[in-house]
Amino acid sequence: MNRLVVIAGPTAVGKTRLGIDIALQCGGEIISGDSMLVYRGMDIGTAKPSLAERKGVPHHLIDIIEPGATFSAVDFQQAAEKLIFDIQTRGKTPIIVGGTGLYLKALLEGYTFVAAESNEAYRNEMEGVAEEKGLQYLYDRLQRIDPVAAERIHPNNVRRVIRALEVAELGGETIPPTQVLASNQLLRYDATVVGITLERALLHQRINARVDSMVKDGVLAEVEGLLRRGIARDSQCMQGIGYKEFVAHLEGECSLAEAVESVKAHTRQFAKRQWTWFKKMPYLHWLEYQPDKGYAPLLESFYQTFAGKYS
RNA sequence: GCCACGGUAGCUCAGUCGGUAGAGCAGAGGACUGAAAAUCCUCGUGUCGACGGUUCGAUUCCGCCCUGUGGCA
Repeated sequence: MNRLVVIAGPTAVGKTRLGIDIALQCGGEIISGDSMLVYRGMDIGTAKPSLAERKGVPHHLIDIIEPGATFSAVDFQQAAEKLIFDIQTRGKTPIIVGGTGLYLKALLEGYTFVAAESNEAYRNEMEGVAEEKGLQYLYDRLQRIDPVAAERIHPNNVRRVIRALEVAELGGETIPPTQVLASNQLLRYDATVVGITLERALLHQRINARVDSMVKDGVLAEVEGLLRRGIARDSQCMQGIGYKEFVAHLEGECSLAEAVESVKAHTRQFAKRQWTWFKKMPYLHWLEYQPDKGYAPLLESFYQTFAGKYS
């Protein structure tokens, strides 16, 4: 049987460590399921595992594009599918470690995306239109051209209104309703999907500590370097938490302390959003990490879940 | 010591020409099919600094006190 392991969970719970330990024990390779680790040169702010931390375990989908480039759920899905096949063919176990809910669902549930590709020029143009004529204007336009999509999208949600328009006006398609698309089932792979979780207050402590050490480790210099290289402030990678806030500070819009606080708050909110994605995966087995009991029980309960699946 | 301006939701503040108050942020929950660490939705009762006075009624006016900031001494 072709094994596939997936480790999900909110940011800063310890996914990286578990993934590497499992890889070492079963001869696995890690595939990152994280939208920000793909960027080269964005290491500190993304808490990218260092080479030392990786302990020789091969990692994929990390450092694959330059900052400023774009990457999407579809890119992830295609790349990950190919990697899973390659790794399994070599007789090893692919281990997906990541916190990007859409990426994981798209891969595991085999999302079929519409053909219409993203078109940056179109998006920029529509953003301009939205600013000039208001969101309602774009929404009205969507209601005329694709009323079904309009019904599911909130008028204030510019991003999705524009994507729906892009699909309709450029691709001549419509995005099928979620009820039709979402199976919430492991249609594509027979995987062991595990989600690490942690008492909220403890996760918040870990987040705060992580952000503080990012500052000590020099995120500021990292962000400054990206800006100096001419990476635009509004580019996709600069929207990452730990980047946009420090850019604001470097541009003199807030103090360092304020930027740090806001990175912490945004990371907390992000963790909450991640939880809501994972709660919707019925096939996911939660592993509760209790720091006072140490790390070993976590590994232990993973193997129980894993054995239950494959024995 | 004097003068000025403040003291209102966890934080920053708005407001009530007297009828017990509302935004942003934070927090909680949720959505999500080619930007997803993005984007968006829902949820706001708090001795309106304390004590007195005027008033049918004060957070709002008056007095006094406490306290913060700035200025003058």
